[in-house]
Amino acid sequence: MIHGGDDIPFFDDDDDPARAARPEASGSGAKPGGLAARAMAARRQPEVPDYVAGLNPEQRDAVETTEGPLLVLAGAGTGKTRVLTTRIAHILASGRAYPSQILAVTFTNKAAREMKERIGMLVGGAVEGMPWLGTFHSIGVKFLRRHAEMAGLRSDFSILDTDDVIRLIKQLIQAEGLDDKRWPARQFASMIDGWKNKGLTPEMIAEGDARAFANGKGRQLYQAYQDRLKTLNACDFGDLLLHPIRIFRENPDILKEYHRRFRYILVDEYQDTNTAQYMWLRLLAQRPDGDGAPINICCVGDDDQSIYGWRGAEVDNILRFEKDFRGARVIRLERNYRSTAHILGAAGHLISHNDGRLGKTLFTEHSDPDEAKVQVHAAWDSEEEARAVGEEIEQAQRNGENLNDMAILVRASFQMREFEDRFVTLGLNYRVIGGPRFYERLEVRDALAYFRLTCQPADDLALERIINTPKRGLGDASVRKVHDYARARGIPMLAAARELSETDELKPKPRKALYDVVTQFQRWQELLETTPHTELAEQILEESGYTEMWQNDRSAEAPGRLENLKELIRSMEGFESMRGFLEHISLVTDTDQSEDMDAVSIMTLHSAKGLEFGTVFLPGWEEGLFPHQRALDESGRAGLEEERRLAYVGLTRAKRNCHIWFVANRRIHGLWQSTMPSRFLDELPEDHVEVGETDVSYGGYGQSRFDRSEPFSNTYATPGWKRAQSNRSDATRDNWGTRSGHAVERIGYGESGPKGQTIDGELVARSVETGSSRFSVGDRVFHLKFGNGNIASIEGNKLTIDFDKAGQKRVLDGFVKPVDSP
DNA sequence: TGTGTCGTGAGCGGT
DNA sequence: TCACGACACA
Repeated sequence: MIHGGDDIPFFDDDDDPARAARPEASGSGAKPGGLAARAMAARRQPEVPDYVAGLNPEQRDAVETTEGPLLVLAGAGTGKTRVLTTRIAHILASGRAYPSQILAVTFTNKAAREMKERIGMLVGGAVEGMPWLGTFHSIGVKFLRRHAEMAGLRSDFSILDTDDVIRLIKQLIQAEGLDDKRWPARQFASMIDGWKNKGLTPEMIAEGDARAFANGKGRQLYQAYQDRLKTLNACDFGDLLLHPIRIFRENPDILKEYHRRFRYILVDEYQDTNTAQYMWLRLLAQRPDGDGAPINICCVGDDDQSIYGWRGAEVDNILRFEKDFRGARVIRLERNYRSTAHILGAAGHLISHNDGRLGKTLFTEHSDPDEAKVQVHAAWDSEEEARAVGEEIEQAQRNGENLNDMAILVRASFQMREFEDRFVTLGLNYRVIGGPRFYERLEVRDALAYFRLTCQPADDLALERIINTPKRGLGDASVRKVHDYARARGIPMLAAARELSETDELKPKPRKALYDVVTQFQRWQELLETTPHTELAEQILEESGYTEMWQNDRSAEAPGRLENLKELIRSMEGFESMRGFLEHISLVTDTDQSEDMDAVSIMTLHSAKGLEFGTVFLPGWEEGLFPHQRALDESGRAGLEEERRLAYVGLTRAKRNCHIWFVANRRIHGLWQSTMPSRFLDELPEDHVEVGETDVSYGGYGQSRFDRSEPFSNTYATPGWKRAQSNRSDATRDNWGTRSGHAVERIGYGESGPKGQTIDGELVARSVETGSSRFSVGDRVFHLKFGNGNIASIEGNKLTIDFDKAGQKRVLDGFVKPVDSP
């Protein structure tokens, strides 16, 4: 029997199905008015419960198919969350399980929060009784705190974030006597992350991988890292899944307890699961032979929206579901409640170019002849693109649309800047989603380090972070001494500092400083049990001189930092203890943006997943940017398909209007480069797309697009489209022409030039550029954007040109043509 | 301990 | 081009 702590409010010991089926008789402590009680009350109503009544037949099927493995393929905007939450409500209300017998996992805290709220709304009341609804990681922590000793940890272990991990690895690399520039800690951190995503411990990694890093010391270094974590009584994110997996494997009795506990398992966004998460789920879902009980696992996801392969997600998990779970049912939700038929038609046709899909076709029952088609626009360069989008937005605003209901979804974050600049000029409100995060700010991390060390005296990383912040005269030399002393004796640095401050190994000044800081931490640790945690937090920042440090700081950021510290303390109020708070923030990195202001959202396509907007702008549909060249280079065909799914995600965010843009010239890494329209544009069906004619003016001179008489034409035969097409054919000559867009071009992107390799193995490519010696200084050349000019200098294939009108620019030599000298 | 200079690298980023 | 980190130096 698993004895949870106080975190399981009720029914913790009630694992008997018979009792579960008639909880009224169980006499266990269902609180009157609690979730379970309400749910049970709902169960007694004979007719179709309200919560099922509003569902369409497929949704209802997904809700009511409670027994056995079930895959719900839920397309964009088909009511996925509704199905998940209603399903849980149904399981509860029909008395099939108690809240504590349902394991429901999501990827993000946001999704978990939303689910809790919505279940609460369905069954009426807070969902305190769902202790096992959370992210993979938060549930992993819960397992691990219970069985920490099985992983060689104490139950108060710390959870390190990426920054801590990199600092730690850097120390290890240096300790190995390796050059930390040749072997960057960041790179090794991401290698470890990759291994952990695949569920690989040091002894399991491939020989080649082990050799690839640190002069063949990869495995040794990974092992050293794990050992170090253990002495620090700490875990990284990967361990939160890996430790439980190992514990379950090595202790069948423990696993069995969880098998008995969890009657129903639900997984959200299954297409995003990585191998480790998959193993974790398999262990929990797969009861041992002979048990006979069905595996009640329900995974919800959409293979077409799998966009996190680069983070370790295995689309294959969802594609394989029916094989993995014998007798699995698959229910498709294809009835879309979000977008117009044109948007769905465009998105559906685009995604049909992918192989390896489970296959779904979204449709809507609400179609209106007035609905706008998806609009494709061309612009001369990114500046004009931003200007034109700004105008569209202002126009929509004049038509009564809310800025809150509009979004610009970019492929890469550098694209955002141009829009921001433009909107600042226009005085148009905007918000950037997914910028620097609250908990990653310097001052917040410093403050957290103080709190961490108070709660967990073995947290050396926290100590190293703040031992000399504010300045106490404890420089590198002193810290090194503490470090070495601690390592030599195998004790935490704080303890080492205490001992050192009592010897005369240090000079009087640092010794006194060390003594003072150690004594302070000792006091705070004692206060931990008696003082309210927000008060203590304030006291720590006050007494340590940390607040004062920023008060004395005259820099522009200082007031904001003090404000953030206040905000941090305020945010602690909702938690029971400092430990509870630390646990929360170590797992939560998202901060909700306020929606007080009416503003256009600017974000990446990745962060747009799950959101919807009335009008969506999708700029930058050019080869090299979208699909991104690196995705193609690194992952070939699979990379292209993931990019296409990303395009699909972008399109399906739109409810009513969707505007796609591509430009003829884009500045990348400071160099102007000609670009070709994205192959994805060719993959949009004509029936659902309109090509807008945009005036492509030279560098912003000449007419504006307001001068256009006919804004849109119904065909691909508009001048803008033709021009785009001819750009493409010029660039690729006879190599282009596969309508399905399988040829890869590297033209005008990156400096690598043609590599003669494609994602299909077809030969590609040639580049417009033909080597670096075609020109010489002084040559007269013509550039499409800047006009005529003379070459001032040449650096490889980069030319610095003094243009007659545009001034000096640096461009790639592929984009200029020689002109006969006058 | 802070500041200037050089070099490098530049896709998406949750837990 | 630009932004960040690492280093040298005062």
